[in-house]
Amino acid sequence: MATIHDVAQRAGVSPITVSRVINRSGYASQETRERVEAAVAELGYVPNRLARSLRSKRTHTLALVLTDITNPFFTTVARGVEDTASDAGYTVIFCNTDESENEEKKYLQVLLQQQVDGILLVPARSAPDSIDLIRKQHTPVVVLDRRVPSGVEVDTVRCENELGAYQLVRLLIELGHQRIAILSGPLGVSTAEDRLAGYRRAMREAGHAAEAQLVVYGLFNQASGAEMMRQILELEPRPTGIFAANNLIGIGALHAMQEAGLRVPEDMAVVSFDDLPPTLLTSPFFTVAAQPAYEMGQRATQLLLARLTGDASAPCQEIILPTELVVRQSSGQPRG
Amino acid sequence: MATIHDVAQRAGVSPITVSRVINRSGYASQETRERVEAAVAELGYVPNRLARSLRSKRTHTLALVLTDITNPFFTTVARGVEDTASDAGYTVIFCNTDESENEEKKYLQVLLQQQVDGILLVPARSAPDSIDLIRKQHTPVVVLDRRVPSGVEVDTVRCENELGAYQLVRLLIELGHQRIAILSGPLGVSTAEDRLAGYRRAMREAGHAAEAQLVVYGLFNQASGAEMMRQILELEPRPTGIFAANNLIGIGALHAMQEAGLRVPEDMAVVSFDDLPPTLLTSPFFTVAAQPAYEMGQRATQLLLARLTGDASAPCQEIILPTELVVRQSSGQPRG
DNA sequence: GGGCAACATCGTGAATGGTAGCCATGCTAG
DNA sequence: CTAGCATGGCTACCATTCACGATGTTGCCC
Repeated sequence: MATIHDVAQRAGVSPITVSRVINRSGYASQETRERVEAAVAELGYVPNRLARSLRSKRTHTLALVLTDITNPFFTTVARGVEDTASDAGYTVIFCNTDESENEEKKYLQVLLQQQVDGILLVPARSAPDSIDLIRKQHTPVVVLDRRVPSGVEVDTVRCENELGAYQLVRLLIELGHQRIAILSGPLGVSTAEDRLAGYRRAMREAGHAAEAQLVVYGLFNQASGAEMMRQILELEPRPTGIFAANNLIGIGALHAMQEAGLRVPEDMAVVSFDDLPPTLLTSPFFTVAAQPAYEMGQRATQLLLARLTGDASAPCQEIILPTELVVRQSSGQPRG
Repeated sequence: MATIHDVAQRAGVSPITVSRVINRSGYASQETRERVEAAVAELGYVPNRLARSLRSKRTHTLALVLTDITNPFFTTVARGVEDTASDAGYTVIFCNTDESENEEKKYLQVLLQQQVDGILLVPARSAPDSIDLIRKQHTPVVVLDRRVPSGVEVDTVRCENELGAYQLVRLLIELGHQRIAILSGPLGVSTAEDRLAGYRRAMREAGHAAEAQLVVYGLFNQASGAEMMRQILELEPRPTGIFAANNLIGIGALHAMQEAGLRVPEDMAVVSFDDLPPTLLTSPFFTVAAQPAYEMGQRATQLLLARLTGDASAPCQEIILPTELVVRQSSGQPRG
């Protein structure tokens, strides 16, 4: 492996001059530049970023720590992050925590050791601990998708979860449903909690009783969605409307209903948080509160890059993006 | 930022001893170990991997260069890679090339500068150039999903594309279809070429004429699938069977057919390469040749790790995994 | 034309944080 | 008494860039 010294020797200059030519920093005469470039080409020299970063204290690498990249919502977020970062000359490392605090800690440790310039975090649970860990290394961090406990000062990009959920449940109510169940995400995850709050507000405002058995908790995935739905199907009388707290839960619920021989929306109406990208669907079916996933990734990355290049001490921002109510078949027609 | 020297000073030992305690290499007495660990905790010391890697020439980082992470096939491959790499203590960097040779070169340059230990590559086009580039830095590489020109020696993991395509088209023929169109991927991409070859073999064996207009070329995405399908719908008489060369093309084709008021499979039968993960589908519909995506990621990573830890000079392997024919509604009933 | 500021061009030496290689010492066991 | 293990320090080195300085050149003013 050729080093900068080899190039310097071949070009008859000092290593620092080679460095200046490569990085276009400082001065270099036309002739020197050409000699250096020739030497680089002849030796097939590839600069060593480790050494460069060690000295310059900049790795030009960001990290995106999320719960599950196979969830299309996060896949889209990830594209938003990558495109934005890439344009600014940054590389991105992705990590899946599977909602485990432990995995999150482990990954953060590794990322900090790698000296990433900044971290985008979708916190699994106890965000404050993780933020502390990151802050101790003076690494900028932006929290994505989820809320942090009040009092914790950190840049955040997320959606109007409470309102989006409220609108979805409100829609079911306007269609004439009274017994509406929620298949919620895990307790302790802010998006799950906020969506539950939106559900409760809509139900309360409509004067519907708060039945504890209509609220089921599970994980943000398809298997759990099916499991929760099976539980709901045991109830007597059955609810007529279902609010799935995310896209995968919605799909799982649908599977469970198909198993039980129920038709949607004729037998039961379903609404769900998160849209699926049209590129993946044969025919869009779910009535949803769609989050601007790509934009979330974009905005969060912009915020992070601003911290890196600008003043690190500016007051923290909390960007809250709107969701869009998209009505399709799964919510059905008004009930008689 | 505390360095290993700070920890050493605090613990009253030399830096190398701290290093030994942290990496569990060499000897350290119980008492020394405890003093060091206490100092590490007190100072919140985080080892600098850049420095470590610079010296040890190992970054414990792999790179996965693929064309589009939003394609669920690649998302699943990526999970297979990440899980396997993570278990072995490696971090993975993902890069999207969007089928562009240029993007691929740019990313490879950066990755080599980062001194990644190994690269998993889904080559956009001219694999040999990229492989040369990587090999020049003595970095191990495994090619995933796609074939390289014969004569190029490199580890490969891919599927039986020709056979999978053959079986799909054969199925349509057995169902009584005679005019079958193929919505192919880009020329120059081996998976597209092999699937086209499978289509041709099935048609030839059945004695069906090789009509040039039944073969359309496009990109491996949904927009292109819809576009190709619109072209096919212009034909007189229309084909009765469609073979989509990948999942996204299939979805795009379906959209175009819905636009045109056609029903699948009643008006036209459709088969497609690549399955969509059941966690994403409300009701699986497509008849497909399913690739073991997760396993592909896994096997490729194992191969790469073997190169890293074992003999780098072992003969190259070519692992070819079978596809599975999954018959669902989209291919329809036998035609009268 | 002398003086001087400002810029252009490049090099020297040290520093970045950690570990490989080698060596020194003490202790135990045969 | 010596081999060999347990323990841990010293020195150099990894590849690059920062801080600073040296030298030459240009332009401008009086």
